[in-house]
Amino acid sequence: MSYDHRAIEAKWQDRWATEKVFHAAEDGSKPKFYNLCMYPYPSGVLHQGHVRNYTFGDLLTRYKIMQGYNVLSPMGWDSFGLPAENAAIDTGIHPKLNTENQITTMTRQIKQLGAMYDWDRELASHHVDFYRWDQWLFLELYEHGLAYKAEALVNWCPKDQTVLANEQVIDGLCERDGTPVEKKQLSQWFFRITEFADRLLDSLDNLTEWPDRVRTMQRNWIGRSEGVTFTIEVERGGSFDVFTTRPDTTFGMTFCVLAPEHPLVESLITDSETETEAREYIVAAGRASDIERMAEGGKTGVFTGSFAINPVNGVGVPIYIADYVLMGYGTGAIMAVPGQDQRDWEFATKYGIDIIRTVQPPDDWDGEAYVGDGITINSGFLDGLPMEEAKNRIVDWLKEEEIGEATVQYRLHDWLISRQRYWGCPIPMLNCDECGLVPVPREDLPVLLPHVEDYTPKGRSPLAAVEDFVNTTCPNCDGPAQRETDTMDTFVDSSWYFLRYTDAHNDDAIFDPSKPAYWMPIDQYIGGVEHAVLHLLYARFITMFLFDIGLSPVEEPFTRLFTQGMITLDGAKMSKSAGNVVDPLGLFDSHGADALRLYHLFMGPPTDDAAWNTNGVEGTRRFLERVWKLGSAEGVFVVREETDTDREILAVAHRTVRKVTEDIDRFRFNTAIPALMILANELADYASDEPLQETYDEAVRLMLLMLSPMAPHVAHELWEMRGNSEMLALQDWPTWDEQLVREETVTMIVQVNGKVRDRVEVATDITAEEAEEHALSLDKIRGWIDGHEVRKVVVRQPNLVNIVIG
RNA sequence: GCCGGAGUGACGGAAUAGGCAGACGUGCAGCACUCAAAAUGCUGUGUCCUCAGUGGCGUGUGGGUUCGAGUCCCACCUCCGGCACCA
Repeated sequence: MSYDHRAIEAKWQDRWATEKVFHAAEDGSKPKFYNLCMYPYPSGVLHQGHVRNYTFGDLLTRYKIMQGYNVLSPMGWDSFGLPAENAAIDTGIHPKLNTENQITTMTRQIKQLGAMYDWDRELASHHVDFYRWDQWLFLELYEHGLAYKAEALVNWCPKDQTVLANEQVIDGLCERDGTPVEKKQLSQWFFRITEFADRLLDSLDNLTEWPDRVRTMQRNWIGRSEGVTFTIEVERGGSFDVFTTRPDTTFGMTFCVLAPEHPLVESLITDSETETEAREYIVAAGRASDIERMAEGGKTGVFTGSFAINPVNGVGVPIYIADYVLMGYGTGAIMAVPGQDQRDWEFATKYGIDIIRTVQPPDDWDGEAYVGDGITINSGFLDGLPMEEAKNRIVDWLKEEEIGEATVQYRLHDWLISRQRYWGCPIPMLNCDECGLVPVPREDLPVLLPHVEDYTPKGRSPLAAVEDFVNTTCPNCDGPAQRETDTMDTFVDSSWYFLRYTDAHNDDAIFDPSKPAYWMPIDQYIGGVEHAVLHLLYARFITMFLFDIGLSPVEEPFTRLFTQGMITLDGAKMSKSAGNVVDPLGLFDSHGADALRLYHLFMGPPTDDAAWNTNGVEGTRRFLERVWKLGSAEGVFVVREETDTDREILAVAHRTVRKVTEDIDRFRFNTAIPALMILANELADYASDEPLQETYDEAVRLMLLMLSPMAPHVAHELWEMRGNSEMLALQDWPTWDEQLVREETVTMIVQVNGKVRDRVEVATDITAEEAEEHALSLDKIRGWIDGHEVRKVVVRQPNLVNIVIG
């Protein structure tokens, strides 16, 4: 290898850091650009996903600086969370020590990539000067009625004796040991994100620079559904509410279903002939995992022994308990209309319940439930109406009768933020024997996470065992009180950390609003698509809240979102658990960070998953060797008049500038690299045949400027070697000369009946008449058309002429 | 099941306001340099017709629109991702 990547990379990483090239400060004289990669969990090992992410981010940081923007590109650590605690349980290393060691390691590794950040703004969510503002934020939410405590079913691993976060439950099993997860009722803290459901949904329309896929996923996650809620009386007394989006089918209700957890169930089954069976069913349903509930064998349920009265026609219908109705959605009870609902159809056929069609299916309908639009039948005063009109009519009727009204349901639930875990931010609340729930006064913040030595799961937060922590006095009455021992979901940290970067060391406030007023919104946010819903939705919610209380200047934090694809190897996601990891550190050593960066840019569309092939890194290294040779060689130059060849190589360089600029702006790095490769190849050809020094130097200059954000170490070294005293990173991004870029001639293809039969160089400004005449005069073409009738000639000058013959 | 996205050489992938399919890279083969190897450079590399050519075929499958389709339309197949009994 002709250049020593280890020496060059170390040299320039040091120069960039000591000269603070990437230090960001507010500056009204330049347009700002806030460029952010999602902050990582400090696993201690840099993997290819990080490399890809930070390569894209760093490219953009360097590119935007060269374009004259004042760029903020910070880095920090999502350093609270379960892996550290799990590691502590397994290895006995304290989470704090473990985490800080891993941050040290990863910081070094990120610096080895040559990715540059304003490290002065570094933050870590496990630092008290960060998480105290989590607590402050919690209190703000609490005081605005957006944080509340309620009973909820949580995931419980009976083996580990611990609560699991949703993301730790994989297909109904505990991710740690594969134990089937159970549901347990516990008192939990929530953030009232549902209050923002409509805003979060409507505002998605404005996020035009987000991938449609992510917006669609958020829309589905919020799951807004318009319908009707109405009350159904029970024959033996009592009533329950149901939600439906198809009130037009109410005449087709032939049974009702309550979720097993529905509060009315107890009174319905008491003393009924199916009481024993029903009780057994309820117990079994409570124990069953989600997968078991959905398992094959179809829907299950049990008759309560009670009947409900259909309000539209007074008909009594049986009430069932079935676990296909979820307590967590709508009212936990439904009117079942098997004629128009496939789930109800399946249940009805299994239990021999009547089916009444209330929408006329098409003549050729041979399916089961018909869910499409059609004329209403068997429905009294609704007969003959199409679906929408029937809906409107019945809603009016339900309102007149005062038994129902139009309502909206969401699939989005309030955000459960309690974690019965140690390694997180303590929730700043107290339980006073006299006063009940009491928030910790702001002046008493932070509530410090105490040092704990024993994480052995005992079915409650490890903090509950720390008596010094738990026992305190009530700020209201000075009586004895106990601290909340749950910690917060780490998604709380990540829902506002990007605002903290704008004022990372503020000890008096979460941040001074003037700082985000300058930097926000984030112009470009880059990360994995796995965060499409949770993190990106929570961050939007919290930013909206901070906007409402006057702290954030924007409602939407992320103007432009880019989601990168995964790295795969042998068809599987590259991951430690899949055992197919190609360690980037080894490649830094063997091929250099620049070659690895270029490979990540080159390997495929940034949005797509990309299949790893180490030979590809060989390829980009070879390209850099060629660049090195072009940049460092003592050329054999001649003195002569400028010719077309000289002008052409400059034209190629300028066209490359145009192509690379456009490609970077569209995040098409995988086509920008080939353009540079072609330039290097052409330049090598040019150099081998009596080049002019001035022309050659100019082409190399442009090439190095373009490589600066992509392969910064090699580009900087060559730039310096070529006698430039000012650092490459601080140069202006090159522009192209329109005059030079313009092509004088172009290859015109000539087709006969749509097949290419000849190609010919023509002037770019050739007229249609000239093009046609020229095409028809070509020898090859005449051979094809002689003896045939020319029926038509299609001319798209200067690119193509198509001659249609009979 | 529903909603997205994608099917192009041995491989990663280029090419869409419809106009040269396979850029660039990898791999492979041959040649040069070398005692030899590595490195480097050059040449070739979709496929069929034994060689050639003004040749045939070719972008998941089958149709269609068009002078012209990888690109647009219809039907289908396969793969990937998301949601998953949400009433």
